[in-house]
Amino acid sequence: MKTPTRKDEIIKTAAKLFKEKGYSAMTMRDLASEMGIKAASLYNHINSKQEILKEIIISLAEAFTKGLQDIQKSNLSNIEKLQEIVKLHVSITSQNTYGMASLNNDWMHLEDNRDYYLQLRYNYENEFRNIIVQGIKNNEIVSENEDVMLFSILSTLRSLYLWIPKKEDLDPEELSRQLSQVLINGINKKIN
Amino acid sequence: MKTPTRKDEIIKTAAKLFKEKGYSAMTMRDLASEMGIKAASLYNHINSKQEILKEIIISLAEAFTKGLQDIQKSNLSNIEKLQEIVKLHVSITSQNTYGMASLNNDWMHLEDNRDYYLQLRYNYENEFRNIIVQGIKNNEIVSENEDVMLFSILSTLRSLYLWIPKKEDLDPEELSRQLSQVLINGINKKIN
DNA sequence: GTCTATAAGTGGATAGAC
DNA sequence: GTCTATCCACTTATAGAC
Repeated sequence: MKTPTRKDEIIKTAAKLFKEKGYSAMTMRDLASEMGIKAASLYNHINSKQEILKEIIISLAEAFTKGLQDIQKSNLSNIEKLQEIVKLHVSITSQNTYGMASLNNDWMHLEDNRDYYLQLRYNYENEFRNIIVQGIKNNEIVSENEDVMLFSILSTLRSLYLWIPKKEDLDPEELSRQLSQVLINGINKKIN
Repeated sequence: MKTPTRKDEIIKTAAKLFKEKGYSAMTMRDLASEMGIKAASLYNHINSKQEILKEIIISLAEAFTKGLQDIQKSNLSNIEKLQEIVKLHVSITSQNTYGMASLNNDWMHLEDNRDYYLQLRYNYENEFRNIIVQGIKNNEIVSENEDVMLFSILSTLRSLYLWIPKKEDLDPEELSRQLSQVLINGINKKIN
């Protein structure tokens, strides 16, 4: 836990404002004002507004890629892998709800790193889909359309940043358990 | 089916660009260029950029409110009501994927109508939660945390606009059935 | 590390001709 | 209904003093 640099503080504050207004609507004056300094002073620590966005998004995207790779290396069943993916999203999102807003909503404003981000996201979705496909083959998962299942689970996990801040009383372990229960076993009482 | 006015065409084109770049990043010059005219000419048909956003978002928010009220008036079981809500989202989103992007991502840029929008959304979520709570009481729905179930289903439905355009081959009826299956019954094969 | 001053460009919107 | 010309507030970013 090294003490955060001024640059770290700027990025953290920017992420908060990006969540509230989006990348384009947040001005460097807004950011400076929130930091208690003038806009020009920001440039002693960062090179551009674009650099801030890149730092926020790429570090998160790489964390998800790394997390999924670790899960793939395990010997878990496919259902258990999905449970680990839920934990991964809850964990990363709990630590950085502001940054997750940018990852979801502002990636299209990336300039130099847009293609790299899209590649990471594309690969992530493919790895995720593979787990579902293998689960179907293995008779662990119902044989519905795999894209509908992928989309459904991933949409919920990607939206966590909107919801976690409102539930500060809930600990990540318990939230992960409940989410896995709902996403994997459904809400229908029927036979259970 | 009345023929669309020039104003309708402008709003439709704006919604498309709002989806690509967001409200703040889309300029009136972008919009005019996409329409094949000059920016100044837009103002012969609309009063402001803000008015365009309001028309897109408020009409959609009111359509959801109306749709849910109709479902509430029915004598369906709570599980069946959830299935109808899935159909409602698939139906509205299929007809206006561009507008749904603004509803989800640009509502914070509403000026005069922001509070009205938030009220509609708040009421919608409460009605939705009530159906889940009644379902739990009636032994139709598992007794997990109702907010986790609400959040999970609603996140998926609100993200449909990102996904429906990529699946033009799938008809709304079939998509609704598959979504209901996944969201309500889960993906776990277990006892089934 | 923060400031003032300012450059250089872009934004939404209006006036008035055709 | 669309155009050209224009207003002016606001944007990111830099230069140089303290």
